[in-house]
Amino acid sequence: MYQTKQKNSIINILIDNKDKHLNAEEIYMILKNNNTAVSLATLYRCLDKLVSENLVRKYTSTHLGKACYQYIDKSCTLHNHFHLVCEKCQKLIHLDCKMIEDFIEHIEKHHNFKVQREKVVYYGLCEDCRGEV
Amino acid sequence: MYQTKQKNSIINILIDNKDKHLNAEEIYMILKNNNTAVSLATLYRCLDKLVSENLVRKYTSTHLGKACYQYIDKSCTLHNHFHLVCEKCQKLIHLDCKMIEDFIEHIEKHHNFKVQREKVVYYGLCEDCRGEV
DNA sequence: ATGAAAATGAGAATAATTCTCAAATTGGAG
DNA sequence: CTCCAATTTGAGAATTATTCTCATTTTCAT
Repeated sequence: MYQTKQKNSIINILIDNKDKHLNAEEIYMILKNNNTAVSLATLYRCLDKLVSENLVRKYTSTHLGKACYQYIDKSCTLHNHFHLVCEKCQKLIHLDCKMIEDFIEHIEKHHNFKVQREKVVYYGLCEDCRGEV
Repeated sequence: MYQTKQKNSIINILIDNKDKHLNAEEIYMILKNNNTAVSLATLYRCLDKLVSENLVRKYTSTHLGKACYQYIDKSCTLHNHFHLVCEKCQKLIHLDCKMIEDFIEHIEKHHNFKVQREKVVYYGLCEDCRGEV
């Protein structure tokens, strides 16, 4: 509610890293290196608030021990924009695909379940890691 | 590797609760009430092993603080079987739907990403909770 | 029956996150 | 600008799920 420099710093970092999944520790270190250090308590409090305001998305998976956060810019809120996460290299892949939206609409219509689109994440192996193993 | 009564008890509980997502604490309490108590260390160790043997699936989500476990019976490993989880009542819904498999195949073919099908879970609101709010 | 390998239990350790509370900051009202 | 109530912050303690340690027990092939 009140403007504070801590909050602004946190948001700015998330905006600068729109394409990445940053965890709390990484954000904490970036802030520190920027000479805009913020306490962990404040960082978590602020992230929670941003998430509840729908400005930031929070990810957790079985594999990642810690939660990751990402600024939601307009392109990410489009109906046909979703995410893939590589379980090997942890890369985040943005995917624009009309089929997904069709499919989600199918679940909603025919299986009577309202899907939270922002939480749709597919885990697996990306192009690069697929071959290696 | 070795058969033990602890392992058997744990598996049996998971099988008895195929339709549910149980977390470690719940399993622990059921074991206790069955007079087949197992230490938490053993419980977690055993669950991990079952997961790595692909007999049990582990779920984590942003909303659930703790991991949940579920026995994978054959019907769950079919290619067109997936899960929905209601964020309000935490209900687990099994979904057989050909469209999902088509869609996943599309991601694999056209977006070059190997999807881990067992990890596909859609979060949202179920039929019952949808109206309420 | 024996013994090496594996599993167990108790409790300590870890790690991410949340809580507590006193002190500092914010921004609207006067 | 000044004052003040409401909000936010920071430091460190607390919490919580899970993992680790290690001495003891169990398993099962021989």
